Amino acid sequence: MPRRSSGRVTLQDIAERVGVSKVTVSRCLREPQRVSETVRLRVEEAIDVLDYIPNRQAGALSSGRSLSVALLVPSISNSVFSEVQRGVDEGLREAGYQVLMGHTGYSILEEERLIDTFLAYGVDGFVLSSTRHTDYAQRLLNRARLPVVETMELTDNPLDINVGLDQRVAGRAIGEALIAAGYRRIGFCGARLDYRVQQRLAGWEDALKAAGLSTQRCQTTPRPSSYRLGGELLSAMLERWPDMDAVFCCNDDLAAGALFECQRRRLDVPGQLALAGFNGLDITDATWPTLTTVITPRRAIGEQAARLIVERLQGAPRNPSRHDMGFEIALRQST
Amino acid sequence: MPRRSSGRVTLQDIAERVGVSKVTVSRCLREPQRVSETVRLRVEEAIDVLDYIPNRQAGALSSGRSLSVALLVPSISNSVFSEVQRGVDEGLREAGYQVLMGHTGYSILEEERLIDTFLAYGVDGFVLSSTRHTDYAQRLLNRARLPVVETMELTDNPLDINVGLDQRVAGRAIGEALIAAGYRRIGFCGARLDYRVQQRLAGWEDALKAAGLSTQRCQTTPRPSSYRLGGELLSAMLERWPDMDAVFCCNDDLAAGALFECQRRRLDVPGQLALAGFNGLDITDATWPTLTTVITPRRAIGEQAARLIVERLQGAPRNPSRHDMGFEIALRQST
DNA sequence: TGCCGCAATGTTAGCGGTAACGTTTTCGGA
DNA sequence: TCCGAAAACGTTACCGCTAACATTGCGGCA
Repeated sequence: MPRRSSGRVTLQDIAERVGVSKVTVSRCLREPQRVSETVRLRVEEAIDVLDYIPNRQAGALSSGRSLSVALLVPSISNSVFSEVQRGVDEGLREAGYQVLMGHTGYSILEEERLIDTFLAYGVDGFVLSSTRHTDYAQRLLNRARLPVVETMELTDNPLDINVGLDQRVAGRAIGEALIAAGYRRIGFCGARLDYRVQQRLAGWEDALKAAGLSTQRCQTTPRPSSYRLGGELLSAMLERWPDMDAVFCCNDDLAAGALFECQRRRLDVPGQLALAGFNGLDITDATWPTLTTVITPRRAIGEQAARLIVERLQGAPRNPSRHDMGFEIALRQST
Repeated sequence: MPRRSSGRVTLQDIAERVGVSKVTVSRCLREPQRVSETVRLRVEEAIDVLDYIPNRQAGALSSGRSLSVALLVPSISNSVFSEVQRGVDEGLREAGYQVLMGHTGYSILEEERLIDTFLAYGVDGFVLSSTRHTDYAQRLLNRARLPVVETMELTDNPLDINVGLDQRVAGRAIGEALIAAGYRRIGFCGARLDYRVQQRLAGWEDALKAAGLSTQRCQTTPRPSSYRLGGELLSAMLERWPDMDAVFCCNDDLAAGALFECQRRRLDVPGQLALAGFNGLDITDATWPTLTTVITPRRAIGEQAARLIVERLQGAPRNPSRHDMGFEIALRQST
């Protein structure tokens, strides 16, 4: 019994209308210069009239290339990653690839699940937002032999390509900047202690220890970061360490929340307490006072990731590499 | 000449290892209860050992269903839509569908391009973030006969399913709330005048006109919304209309930016100027003073959209419908 | 014993494209 | 005029999976 066709317009329909074989129609789309102009024009007209939309699934199945790349980010509501995504998206789209996005909710198990899913969709490559994965995920990625970019942080053992910045060095740099500004009783507050936050914390400790300062003023929680949490953490810290003169918040959300809490308490920033954040989100440059922060090159990371993965997709050989995109300290009114 | 196989493990490999036909293996995955337990266990073991990952493209091509749904949002950096996405994602994943996300950059032309792209990917349905589309996009959607949910705003002529809230009524409600609170010289500031913002503006005018108040204090710009822009718009308004006693900002970003500008100018909020936003983002409940806003049920919209589209995917007949999800005015410290 | 019905599995024929190779047409130059 | 190569187009055989139908085997019952 013949299978009922989907009803969609196919290459065959175009071919019949024009009076050529479907291979010729296919060529018109993929290598138009190899088809005579007369035929090409008639095919284009037919495509237009019939509203033909190529079936990518069929194409991918046949050619083994789906022209799509998976981008996995921890969270979509966190604007840190939306800049990365923009860079990736733009770079890949230019090269003719479609980005398929997934979010892991900061869970490597969920990442594993998504890698599995997107492999089933036949993506041609992966852009990941971390260097830490489950063993099974690593095995899947290695077996698939696809280009993989791990972004955001740096690692000594990249799966393939690694583009990011040294979170620990950045944490240390902001710590040193606070010390240089004259602060001595510097606290750290962190939420959702993922690997990157832990690195920043380690960097902060490096800086304080190197200066002979105490690293005890450290308040952390596994809860997800938010403005309100920034206020809560700050309150807790002020209670435990009333003498604290500066706080490095592990990200800008917490820093902004802490700032709002200071305003609520009529605590002068930076007069009574200095605040610093991390990432350089828009809000840090909009509040009053503006917030000192570490500006991370998220857009550039995304663009670079796209560039490198496109190279690989176009045939460049696998060659593990690490790209340090650096960072920038923005000293603003809050310190 | 035989085509080189992709090297991936296929159903056939599993079948050979177990000693059954590949259809049986396929059935193990899709309708396990129709396969004997002995065979099923052996198949599952083989799948495990060989790290088999089904090829969804092939499955979709053969069955005509891809088990994926496209979700188009205007912007991924705007957290307004990330809540919607979360709702959609959760609901659809539960039902076994994968969400493919795209962002239109607030452009209906880009939306059209994405609809085309995702049709080529064979998605089984669409969730859109607007009720306004290009003619061609509408034609594509109608011809494809797929379930479509238009979200965020309401329309009298839904393409299929419509889930949202009445932006104009919400704009009017916040205007009325400001009037009820005693304000009389109320301004409006808006950025990126998309359809929804225009509706909110119209609602604001409705309220003011109904109360016999002037609607002249209206500052708008097509530029994209941001915290900084909120400050700039407020500055411009204060210059033009120094007597203004309240401002309804078309969204929370602008409202927060305006608040920061007030702090910079040492303008007391709400003493000298009242501020109201729109959407109910986290930040409105974190600033000092907290911001009055219209809380929109974005998560619920996403969940409802998912529920309805799943119904349709599972066979419910096409039946244009409109679902008003309402809104809530949150009167906070800024008014 | 023979027949029926159902559960378990197999066979066949695609889905809509594309790689690889084959055939025909065109055309310039010896 | 004829040859040969390149341009233009066609044929075939899949990619990996599934719908629809076909077959097999077994237990139960008259």
